[in-house]
Amino acid sequence: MVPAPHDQHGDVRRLVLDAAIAIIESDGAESLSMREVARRAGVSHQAPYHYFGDRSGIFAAISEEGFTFLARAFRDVDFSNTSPAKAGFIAYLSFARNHVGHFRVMFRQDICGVTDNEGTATAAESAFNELLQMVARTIGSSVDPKAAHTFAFTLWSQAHGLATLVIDGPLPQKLPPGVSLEDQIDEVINLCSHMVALEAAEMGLVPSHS
Amino acid sequence: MVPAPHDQHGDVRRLVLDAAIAIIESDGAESLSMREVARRAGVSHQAPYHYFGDRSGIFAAISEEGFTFLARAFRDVDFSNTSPAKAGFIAYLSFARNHVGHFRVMFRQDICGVTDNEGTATAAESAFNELLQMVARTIGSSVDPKAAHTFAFTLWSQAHGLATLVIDGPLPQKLPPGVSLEDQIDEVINLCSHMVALEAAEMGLVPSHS
DNA sequence: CGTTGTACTTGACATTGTCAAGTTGTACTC
DNA sequence: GAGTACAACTTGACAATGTCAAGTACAACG
Repeated sequence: MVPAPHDQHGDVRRLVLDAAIAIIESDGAESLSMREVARRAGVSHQAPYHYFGDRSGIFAAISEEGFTFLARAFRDVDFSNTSPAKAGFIAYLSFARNHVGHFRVMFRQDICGVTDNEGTATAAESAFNELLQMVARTIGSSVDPKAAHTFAFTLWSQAHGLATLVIDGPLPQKLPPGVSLEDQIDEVINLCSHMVALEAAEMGLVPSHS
Repeated sequence: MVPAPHDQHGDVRRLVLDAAIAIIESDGAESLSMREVARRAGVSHQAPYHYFGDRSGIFAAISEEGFTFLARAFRDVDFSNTSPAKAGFIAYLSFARNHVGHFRVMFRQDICGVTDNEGTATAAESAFNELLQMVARTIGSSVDPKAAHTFAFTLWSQAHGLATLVIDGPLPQKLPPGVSLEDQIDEVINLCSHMVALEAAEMGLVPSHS
């Protein structure tokens, strides 16, 4: 095969990564083949190994990038128009839907191991810290850290469950007649946010909002 | 290879299925190899194909069994000591943890396609109906079906998110110091249940409970 | 000029999913 | 009871995959 001319350094790594993300997005993580990735990137079947070591290395790199994106998405949330919780739910879900390839990999300990890879671990850490800040906006920053953690896990669970059921799960197939997926998602997010607001109000820390 | 003597009809199908579930439980769904399954079941590498057609057929069968178990778990919930929502959360999570192999497959449209397989689809349907009944216990049966659906999806999202974050996700690695996984799970479930109870109470349909 | 390192490539091997074509036993008809 | 049909497998083959090993080309440095 004629080696393709690469404009700049690091080009191949990006090409490989993007090809992998595209494959995962369209066919799922199990369908990712190193050789197909290499083919799409226009390189030899061993080039990806040079950058990522092995198959799980590619997943780890995608995961790291995903957590970086997620942290940024949290950081860029505009809280001016809605409650922090609702804004967070919306941000999480649109992150997941806009980066399906990343999302499908990030939370899969079995294929990428967040803890195995240093970069992935710190990226995940910073995303989680952004989440904790969002929690502080919701229930105040004076509650004890354990309670804040529980609140964070709860919000995360809610958002994560919705996202996975929408993206890979059977939720889109189980819509009640006459309800669009988008409407259903909106309603679930509204209900979740409302529950969170009630809880926060009961904790006496935030005036009932939204 | 000497063919193993099988006691009764249908033996092999069960052996194959159990071997597959065990592999998925320990190594994840992507690590499932038809040949390894056959090897563990003590049959030729093509025997599984006789029963399941292809790799996705085995996932569909596991998924079907999983939804059947889930429906039964919902049906057997004891509502006498806790709120319906909390009992449901607990049931969902213990189902997921006791049947990790099934759980890892059931909600993965990409590898088994709930809608593709008739048996899987009806099993999933009956599990969802049990969920709707649980919702009726929580918010009453007089609310309009769309709202009930939204409530069901919301509860499902919450429980599902927690389960996936616990089983495959990074939650066990992110516990605050001095808190055990079990305690953390309990607290998240309590918080979720409490939010649901507040919501139900506000809907004016159920006296504030738990 | 020689060495070292990076960024790849080609080649090889065991393993995989799956198609095709047997083989064996049981059931059921004629 | 011979013949046929079908279920429940088996063995064999093939292309494709992940990955190890061993090149090759080329820049930077001494």
